[in-house]
Amino acid sequence: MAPGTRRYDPDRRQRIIDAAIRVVGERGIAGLSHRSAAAEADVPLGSTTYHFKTLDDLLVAALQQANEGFAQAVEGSAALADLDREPAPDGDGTPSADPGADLAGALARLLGELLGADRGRVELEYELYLAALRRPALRPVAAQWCEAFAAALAPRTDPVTARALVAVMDGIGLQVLLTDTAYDEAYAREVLARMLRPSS
Amino acid sequence: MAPGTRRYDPDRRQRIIDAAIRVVGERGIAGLSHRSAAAEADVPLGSTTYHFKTLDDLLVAALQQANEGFAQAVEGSAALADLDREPAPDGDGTPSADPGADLAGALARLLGELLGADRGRVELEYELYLAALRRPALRPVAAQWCEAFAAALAPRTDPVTARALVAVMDGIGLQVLLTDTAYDEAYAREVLARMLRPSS
Amino acid sequence: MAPGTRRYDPDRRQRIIDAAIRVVGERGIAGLSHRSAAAEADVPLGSTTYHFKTLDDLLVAALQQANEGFAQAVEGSAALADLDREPAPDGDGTPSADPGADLAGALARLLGELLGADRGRVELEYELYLAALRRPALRPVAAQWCEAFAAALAPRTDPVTARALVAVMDGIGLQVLLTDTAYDEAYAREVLARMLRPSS
Amino acid sequence: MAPGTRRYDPDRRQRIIDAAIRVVGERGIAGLSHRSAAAEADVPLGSTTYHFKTLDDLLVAALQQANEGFAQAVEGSAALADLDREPAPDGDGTPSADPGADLAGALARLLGELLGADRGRVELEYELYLAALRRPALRPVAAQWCEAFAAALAPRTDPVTARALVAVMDGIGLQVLLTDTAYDEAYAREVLARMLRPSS
DNA sequence: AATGAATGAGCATTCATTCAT
DNA sequence: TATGAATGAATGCTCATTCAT
Repeated sequence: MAPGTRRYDPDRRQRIIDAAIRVVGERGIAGLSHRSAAAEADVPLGSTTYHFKTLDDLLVAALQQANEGFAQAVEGSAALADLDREPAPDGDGTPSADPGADLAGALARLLGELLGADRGRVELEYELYLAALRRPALRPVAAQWCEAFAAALAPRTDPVTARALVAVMDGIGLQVLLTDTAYDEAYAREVLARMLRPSS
Repeated sequence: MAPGTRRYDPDRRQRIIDAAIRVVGERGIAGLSHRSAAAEADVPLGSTTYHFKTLDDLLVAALQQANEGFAQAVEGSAALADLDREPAPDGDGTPSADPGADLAGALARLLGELLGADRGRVELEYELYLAALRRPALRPVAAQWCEAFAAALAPRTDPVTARALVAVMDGIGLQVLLTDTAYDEAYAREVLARMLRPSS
Repeated sequence: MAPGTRRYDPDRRQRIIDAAIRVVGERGIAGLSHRSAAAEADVPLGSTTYHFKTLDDLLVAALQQANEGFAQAVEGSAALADLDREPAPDGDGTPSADPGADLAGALARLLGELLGADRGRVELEYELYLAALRRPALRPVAAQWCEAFAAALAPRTDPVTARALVAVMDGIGLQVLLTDTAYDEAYAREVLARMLRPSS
Repeated sequence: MAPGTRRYDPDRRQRIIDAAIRVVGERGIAGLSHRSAAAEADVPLGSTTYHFKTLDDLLVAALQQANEGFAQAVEGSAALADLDREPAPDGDGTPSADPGADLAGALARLLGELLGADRGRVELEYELYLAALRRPALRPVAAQWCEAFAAALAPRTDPVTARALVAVMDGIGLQVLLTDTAYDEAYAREVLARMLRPSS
């Protein structure tokens, strides 16, 4: 960037967010700084502090955007789409023998897609999500993520179960990421299926 | 501490680790530095770099020890102990109607204890996860914790279910911590109970 | 303030000055910036740089105005007003035994009022002194304040004594502010009274 | 300074203080920063933050040292020394007609010396002194200055008067510095003399 | 006339690590 | 063996000021 030049750069703000997400993806949240974001976005340092008063502001913006991307990935997932296309109850009125099992299978497939797609991507999402542990500013965004996901599942079961499914998927995903274990879709399907049966 | 005095302090190394755990518990991993640990342990800065050549050395030592402490807390938990003391099948030969429900209740209580006891403590544990996400060096520690927990549960169910229980507990705990929601023991009990019924 | 709206705000300049005075009162001269003034006045940053090309322009304007306010406070002070309303020489023609004592009392009360009224306000006045020490541009303002005060006192004594009274009041006020000592009105009265007696 | 070399430099701490005093003398307190002090002392930036955790610490150290220098100047002043050498009360028991006048003269001379000696020096002292207005950390040092000065005068009068004398000298000095007026020793002598006569 | 955006300089502070003692 | 001192890098952040709109 030529020094002294002032660039006309509308969506610079957006580009800084994108850069921040890239930095977090590559170096982790600990690697995100005004400076690293500025360098990645090829903007002067002052530009990042101008658009994001504090680093937390930038982090929140990044998490929010990552969230949206994730939500879209969920909504657009082939796995869930298949469910909807599922053959309607057959003529004789009997619903498919075990509709829960189908949802379990679909979610297991979805989880597999998410985990398998792009390791960096999923790590980024978990990291931003987990960062809320220590940064209260991120909690609302994390909570919103949970709720959005649960809300997407609720129509196919009940709200309580939906929340539990999210917890299970979070837990399984975490174990896969942290223990360097391959994702076992059958196992996930089984576990999710249990979740879908009332215990009483 | 009087300057210039050299203290006879045989377990200084251990005390530095303890201090580091306290610091991580209070300020997070990002808050751990040679300096913060030295201050917390009331030892000179040089002492921390002497005993732990790099900061990562200290971090790993601290997390390992925290892990052990956590494992002990689990093993020694009143909730699990009660289970063991559980009345044997009664005279008429009928086992308790639903032994799984009892385990679910015990685990729900255990989780409540862990979450309720000391916010800093439990945040510390979860932060171990977060850190392992980005630092492969910590993955073995994280994996070990998962396995230890699962192993503790396995005798009361089967290995696969045990692992699932851990995932569920992780997921629920995470949601509580990240969304500032109060822990709902009844909900957890219900969810865990479902986990304990075979889906077939 | 809705973005994009342009407010019809005729005395914005004045409002920025007022805000600047408030900022200096609360945070000191060092705390005055285009930004802090803009925030306090609830105007956009650009507005402050538009009305005051440099920060010094704003500072001088603010201090000048503060000075005027202070002068008015002195002139309108109940303490001095009482003096004027002072009962005329009593019937027997003897003036009050010691008119100087009365002036001393009035000034002591005035000083008490000034010091007690608003810490921020009085700190602001003294900070003008501090600043003038290093910024010759402010000296005239400081000098003007001294002279205005002395001029207000001169009619009740003589010019030389008036100047001395100002010095004494400055010195006492300074000690109160700098040493966190409570203002002792009786002490001030005594000291001022001595000032009012010719030494010869 | 050759990079990479580590200098053995005992009294570096002291040299930083000296440099800070020089910086304040030249550029005012506002011009003092870790960086400016480091540059003036020709030490790396980190060195100033090592020896003085915060900038206030450095400022306090500087003020303290300036104070000491000032106290020495007072104690060693020829003006006060003359007083001590003053002929003892003469044989017939009559003390000198007006001992107060002598003290007043001596103090006026002292003030003249202090003000006249080195403008930068005296500005520095006033600035550090006045800075206590906004920086509570400096208040104790400023208070100590007052007390030390008053204590030095007390033996020659009474404590209350001593304190008043300090106030008067402060006030006069301030006026001289701020209004660009020449110091008028006769005027000061007169004012101080009035201070030395009980008003009753 | 008014202002949002931009930018380079600067600041206090923290830090991991090294080294002389 | 300990440890105080040292140091260069980095960080978050604030700022005065300029400029395009």
